[in-house]
Amino acid sequence: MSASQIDAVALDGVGPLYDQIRRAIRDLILNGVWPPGTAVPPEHALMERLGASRMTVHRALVQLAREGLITRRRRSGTIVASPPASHAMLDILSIPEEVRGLGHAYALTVLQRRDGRAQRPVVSLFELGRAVDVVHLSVLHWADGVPHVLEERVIHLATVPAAAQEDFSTIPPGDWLLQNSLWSQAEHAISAVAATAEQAELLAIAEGDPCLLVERRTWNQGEPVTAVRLLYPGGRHRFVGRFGPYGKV
Amino acid sequence: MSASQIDAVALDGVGPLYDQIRRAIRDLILNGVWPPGTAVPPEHALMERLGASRMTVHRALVQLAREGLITRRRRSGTIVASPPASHAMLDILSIPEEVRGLGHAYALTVLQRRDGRAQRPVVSLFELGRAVDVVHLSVLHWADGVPHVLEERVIHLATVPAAAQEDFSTIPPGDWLLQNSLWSQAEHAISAVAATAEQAELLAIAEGDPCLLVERRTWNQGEPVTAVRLLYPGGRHRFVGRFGPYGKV
DNA sequence: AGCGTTTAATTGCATATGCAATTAGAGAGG
DNA sequence: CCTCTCTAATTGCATATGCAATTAAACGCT
Repeated sequence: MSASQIDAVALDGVGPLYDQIRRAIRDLILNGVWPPGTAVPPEHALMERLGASRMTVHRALVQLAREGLITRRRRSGTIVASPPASHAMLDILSIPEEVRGLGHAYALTVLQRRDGRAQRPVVSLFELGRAVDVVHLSVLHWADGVPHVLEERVIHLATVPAAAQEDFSTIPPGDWLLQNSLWSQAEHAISAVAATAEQAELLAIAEGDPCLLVERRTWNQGEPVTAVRLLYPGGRHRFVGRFGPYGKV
Repeated sequence: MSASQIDAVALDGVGPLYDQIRRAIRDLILNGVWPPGTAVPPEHALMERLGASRMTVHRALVQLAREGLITRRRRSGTIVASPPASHAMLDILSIPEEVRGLGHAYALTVLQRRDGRAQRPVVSLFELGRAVDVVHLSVLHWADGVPHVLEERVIHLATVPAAAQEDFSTIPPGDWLLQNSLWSQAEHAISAVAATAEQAELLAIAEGDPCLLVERRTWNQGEPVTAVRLLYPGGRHRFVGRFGPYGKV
């Protein structure tokens, strides 16, 4: 933990002290100032830096740990946690993991790739005012030789320039992005659509068959990162989640 | 708070004291022993009852408040919170609220009702070994005179006997159940299906059109409460949610 | 170098204390 | 009866203290 890192913790004077500390550290993590794996200063260091008692600092850190943002171990200290790769039904998830979790062998095919200026539909997708450079991919994911899901993806090169050098022949774009980009906000939408003739052929279903369409857009600090449409054959897939009255179980 | 209520708080000796207290009270709430609105004993009373310091009791209660299970107010005390009626995308939700939230007028039609022994498909739906008494309903929900969603529902009479006396002509079964039943666990599944001829006619779409099918099963303490299938015309509906890397935003 | 032992850094937990903020309800006064 | 004031019950917050548990790293021994 360098001096610059601990100096980044700044209180805003609003609300209870423990909550100021909690929010200060939370914001450093959420804004990527302290990326996953970063060592959080030990309690007594924060104590001195912030002029608070150890118990107050402790309270803030315990709460952050409960929220999953940090991991704490006695003696080793506190580090920024890695965001869980996949949550429940609708969070960011890895398609290879999803397929392997079902007990199938995973494979992928890059059907098409176009780099360059985004076309009009992509511009409106991200609600941009102008055309920008993107990578535009179509990928088919297979489970035991059966088409599993058809992915159409756009990656915003201004925020993820490294995407231009990656060919995505072994790692799908979703997984690659989890390792090579940061995101702070995402939006999902689920709907049901009929497969077009082209889609139906790729997914080995009939034209017009119902499909589950998952659309996801991701931003980092307000800048677009990626957008994806995942088309699942309706007959083969369902998303399941379990809940209790007060939230996820 | 009667003596019997405070005596219900029992520690199990496992793990930290504050967490024993937290779990003891949480379980009383989740098991319906302390229904929503019940006064939780004040910190002093729990202190004496449990032989813990006030700060330790406080810590447990603050955490429960953060989890949304209780509501605390100075001087007034602590009461068991009402479970939120609807969460995000996939939690239990009220269809009238959903429709009105979109700015439409809500109406419902009970298409069919059958009370009595559950048919075989219902038995397997709940994974029961035998036929049981149920209410079986088909309800169509309207938004501004346009079919919004088709609901098929089964209510388990052994756990919700009052359902036999309710005609569901003004309040939809989902909303009625939120007020007249307890549930401790639910399972959702989302898939895409093609509308059958009958469904298509009711929803004013074409046969074979893609629909979003939401299936939900609900239990209380392991006993089935209700199961429902909600069929949304695919072209008209999408479920949207927003997330950050560490969870819902 | 390799291996066991000790040390000490760090978090986890519980208690005690004191004061502040909120406000339901009691009491005073009309 | 009504209204205002005051009291006190209850939670909220912060600090100080002490000890326990974990374990990385230093140390010492062969």
